[in-house]
Amino acid sequence: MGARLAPAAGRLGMLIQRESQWACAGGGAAGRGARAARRGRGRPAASRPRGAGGGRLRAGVGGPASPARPGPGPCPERPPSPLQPRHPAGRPWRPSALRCPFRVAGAPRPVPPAGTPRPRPCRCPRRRRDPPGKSRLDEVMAAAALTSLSTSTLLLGAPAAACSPEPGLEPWKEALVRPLGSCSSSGDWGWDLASDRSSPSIPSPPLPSEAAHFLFGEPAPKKRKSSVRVLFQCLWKRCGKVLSTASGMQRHIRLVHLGRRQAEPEQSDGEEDFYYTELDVGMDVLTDGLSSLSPASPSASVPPASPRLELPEPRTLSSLLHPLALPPVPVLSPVAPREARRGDDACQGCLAPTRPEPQPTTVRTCVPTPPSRLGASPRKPRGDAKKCRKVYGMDHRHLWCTACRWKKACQRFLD
DNA sequence: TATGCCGGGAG
DNA sequence: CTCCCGGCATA
Repeated sequence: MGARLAPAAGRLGMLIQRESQWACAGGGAAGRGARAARRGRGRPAASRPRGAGGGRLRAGVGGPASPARPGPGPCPERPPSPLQPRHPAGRPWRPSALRCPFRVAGAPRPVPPAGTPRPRPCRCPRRRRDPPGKSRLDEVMAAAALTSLSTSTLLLGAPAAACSPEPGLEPWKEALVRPLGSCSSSGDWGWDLASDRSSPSIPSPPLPSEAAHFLFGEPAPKKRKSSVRVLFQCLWKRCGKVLSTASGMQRHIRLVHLGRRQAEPEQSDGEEDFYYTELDVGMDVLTDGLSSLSPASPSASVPPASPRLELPEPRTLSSLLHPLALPPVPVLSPVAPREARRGDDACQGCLAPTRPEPQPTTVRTCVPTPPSRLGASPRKPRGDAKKCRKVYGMDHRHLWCTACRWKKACQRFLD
C-alpha cells in the first residue's frame, strides 16, 4: 500500500507541501512526501503539528498550504532567505560564499569571474562540542598577543630560553611563544593557525562577541576603544592565517589562495576581500594575560593550576568588546548558510520580504558557559536559552533552524 | 506535559 | 550527505 501511495503522495507533496520552497527544491518534496507515505508512522496526535501552518512539514500527507505564504512563485535561482540575507542585492547568488558566517553582514562582496571554481573559503561548523569560543578565543588571544609582542622590546630581546615553551603550557601559550621566530619577513607578521595543533582544520566558530554580531546580522561596531586591536583572519579552508593588516591579508589571499602572480591590488577584482574577516581583540586584556607569561613576571615560574582561570578570559574579553544585550534577531545564524542554500527559506525570501515573524524576546548574552563538571552526564544539560520551537512555536515551524526542524540541537539559539 | 536533542533509519 | 523521527532526559 505504501508503495502505491508513494507516487501520489509525492505529487501531492509537490503541489502543496511547503509550498514554493519545495517547488524550488525540485524532487525534495516528492521524496519527503513519498517517505511520509511510505513510513506511515506518525507521532502521537498530541505532538503532531496542528493546523494549516503546523502541518507543513508533513504536508505531503496533510494540511493545506499555509496562508502565511502564497503559492509557488518563480524562484529561478533560489535566493537566500530574508531571515539570513547575506549577499547584497543585485549580487549573484553564491552558495559557497554565503556559507561563511564570519563575514560581516552587509559588506560588499566582490564578484569573481564567472565560471571560476573556488574552494569554499570556510564552512560553518555544524556543532560546537567545545566550550563556546574556547579554541577560537585561544587562537585570537594568542594571535593578538603576538601583535603586541612583535612591537615589544621586552620579549624581542629576551633570551632564547624564554622562547622555549614550557612543557606544561597549554597550546595557546605555546603559540604565544613559538611563532616568534617564524614571523614572516613581509612586514606583516603571520601565524598559521592551521599549524597549531589546537586549531581545527576549519575556521573555528567566532568569538562569542563576534558570533553575536554575525548571529544577529550586525557588523561589528566600528567604534573601537584604544585597547581594541583589529586582526584579520583568513577564512580560506585550512588556512586561518591571522594578519594584523587588511592589506597584508589581501596580499596573502591574492598570492596564496587566489594564485595571483602578483600581489598588486590593482590587479585584484576585490575578491580577496571576501576571504578574510576582522577580529576585534582587546589588547589590554591580552597583555594582562601575557604578563604572567613574560619572563620578567614573577609569576611566570609558578605554573597556575588552571591557566584559563588565571586570565581575565572570555567573559571579560567579550564584555569589553561589545555590549552584550543584543536582541536575537533571527536574521543571521550559524545555520544560515545551509538554510539559504536550500530552496526552503530561499523562496521565502522571494515571496515574503516582510514576514510577520514573531520576534524573539529573549536577550541572549554571550557569556560562555562555565567549565562543565568532570564526569558530567554524556547528555548535555538542556540550555536555558529559548529555542526555535519556543520562540516561533509549532505553527511557525518553517521559521525554525534546520537543526530544530530535524530535532537536533538548535543552532540558532546556541546555549 | 512540553521541550530539547541523541541516535539511528531511509534515501 | 540530507532529511526525518522515535524515544529518552530534562524542565
